[in-house]
Amino acid sequence: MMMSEKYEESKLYRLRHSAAHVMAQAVLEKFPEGKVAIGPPVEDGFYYDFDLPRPLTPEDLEEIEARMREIIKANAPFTREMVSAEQAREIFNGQPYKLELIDALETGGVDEHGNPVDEKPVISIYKSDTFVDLCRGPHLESTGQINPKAIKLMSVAGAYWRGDEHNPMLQRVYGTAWLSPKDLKEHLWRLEEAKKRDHRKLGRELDLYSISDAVGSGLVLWHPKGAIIRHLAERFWADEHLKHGYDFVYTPHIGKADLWKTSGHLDYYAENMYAPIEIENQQYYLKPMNCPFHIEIYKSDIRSYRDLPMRYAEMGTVYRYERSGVLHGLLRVRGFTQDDAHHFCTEKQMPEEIDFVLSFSLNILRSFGFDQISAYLSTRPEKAVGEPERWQAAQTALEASLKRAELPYEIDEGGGAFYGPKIDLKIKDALGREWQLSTIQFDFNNPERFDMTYIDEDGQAYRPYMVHRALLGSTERFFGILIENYAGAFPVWLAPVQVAIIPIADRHVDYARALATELKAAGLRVDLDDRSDRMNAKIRDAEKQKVPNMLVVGDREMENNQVDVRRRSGERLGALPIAEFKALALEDVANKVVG
RNA sequence: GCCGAUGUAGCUCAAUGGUAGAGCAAUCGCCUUGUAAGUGAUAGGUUAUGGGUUCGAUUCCCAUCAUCGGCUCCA
Repeated sequence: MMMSEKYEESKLYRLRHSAAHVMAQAVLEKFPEGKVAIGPPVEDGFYYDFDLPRPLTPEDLEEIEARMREIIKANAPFTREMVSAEQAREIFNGQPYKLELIDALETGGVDEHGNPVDEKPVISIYKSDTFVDLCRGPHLESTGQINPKAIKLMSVAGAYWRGDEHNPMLQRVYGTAWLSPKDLKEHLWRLEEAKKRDHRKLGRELDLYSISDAVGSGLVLWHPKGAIIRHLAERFWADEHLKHGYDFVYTPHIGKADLWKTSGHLDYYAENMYAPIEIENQQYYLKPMNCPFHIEIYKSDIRSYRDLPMRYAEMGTVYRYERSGVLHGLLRVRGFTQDDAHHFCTEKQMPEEIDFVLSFSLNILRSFGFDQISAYLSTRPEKAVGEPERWQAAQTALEASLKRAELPYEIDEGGGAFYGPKIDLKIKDALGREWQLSTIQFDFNNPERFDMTYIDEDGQAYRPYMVHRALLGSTERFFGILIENYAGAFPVWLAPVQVAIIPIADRHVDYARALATELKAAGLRVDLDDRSDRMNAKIRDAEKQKVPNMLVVGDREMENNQVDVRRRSGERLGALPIAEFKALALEDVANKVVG
């Protein structure tokens, strides 16, 4: 559906906007005393917010959807009218949310959705059938242009008026709308597919991890099969870091209140931190970030320009208080391990250091099978610490690296943190969904706060540049994304079980056992299914567990010292000598083959 | 945290104001099998937790906890 045309100018956008109006009419007919708020198109559909006397039920949605089809059938034209603020107030008398929007429109500076705009907008209304809405448009010519078989109401959820949690909670009805029934069907199929890949479902089915009530919300228990994947990923991660000039450090999980005072966390981040632990009249906090510890290591000695650049890396486990409603499987948790690193360098080294860290990041991401990578460059916000020249130098270096890496990127003007500009890397998964993984951030704040220095050639102390980066983000979140991307069918190098050996009858078990020993000795992770079940059942189980290779062994294989290879794709490689299969499997592992 | 929904066996789900049932999984047999489910039996539950209404609650009500869909938040 993605075309060069801007979404806001597309027919699909107008269609969805119009569908939102049709829905609002249907809802108001059912609840004449209901208040309407706003109803824009969104990705994949539209929504409309209402203030209604009672919560909507799924049955209500069906009824509303049926009524929408009737309104569409009536083929009422959409007509636009310009009105004065006074006229608008009269029309929307009794609709407090609309009146609030009219006031805002009159004052100028925001559009009908409350978003800031430059020019003072004119006030327009759209009418269709019995429904009138304060609306900038555009819309279709008439309701009949909506295909009644290409719309569907999806869900109802709470949403704050104008997105502010201090405002009343409204009921938001989500719908999806498409140009054709086929498009709708495809969209619903994608939703189904996403459901099948949900890491929470697969996490249970493949026995990868769990989250136990007894332990606590947002605290992940890694089961053996999840843990081996994490271990392999971390081992690869560690090897690459050692090869590329990183030093490993290990730091504790708690630190004294003064440390967090110095770093500024207690002033700016306290609401995300766990409550302090008091011991011997000292308060200690669980760490929400690793930086202060790495900085203390830096400061444990006088640093010379000859020592720089320094790269401290750590799989650092941090704890952050997340509000209960935002937790989500592995993707949003309260305790997680960051693949963290801090670079310290001189001004001169800085551009090269950025170049290095970006290309290093890309290599790591690609090794995990993520080839579609794009970037966001976030620049200096209004309120910021650090000298403007440093900001400029850092931004220039970041952008130059992006260009050299030939990465598609967008600039988020003013989107940087107050302490420094950054690059965020996003990957696209197998379903085309985007996930932000890596972040490379300058920090002009902590070097000041901790008074970090290095001695340069001239014998003077200078402030080092500090770059904070995480490539995978957090192991928990990254794991969740990996699960969804591969739908649980991990590349062979990461698969918890790489080979399932399936003897056909009990008399083949000894042969199978010897085979297992041989393959394990070669470094493969092997599971021997010696249950007295039928071969078909064993294959089914191995398939469901997404084991990449299944080796069926019976009389024929025993006779010839062979294995009959079946891939989880269903592909049959037929009977191969053991050595040949072994070489094949090891090659797949070494090449990090996906499939 | 807020709005709404949900919470029954390891998993997926039934059922009822009179103390719960299936399929899969598990366990024990029988079968000895050629590329996605052979077959029989057994065991498994303080119906999330705590209160309340009732002669009686798993069912109705309240609170708490957790999960799900959103909102807000996500250095």
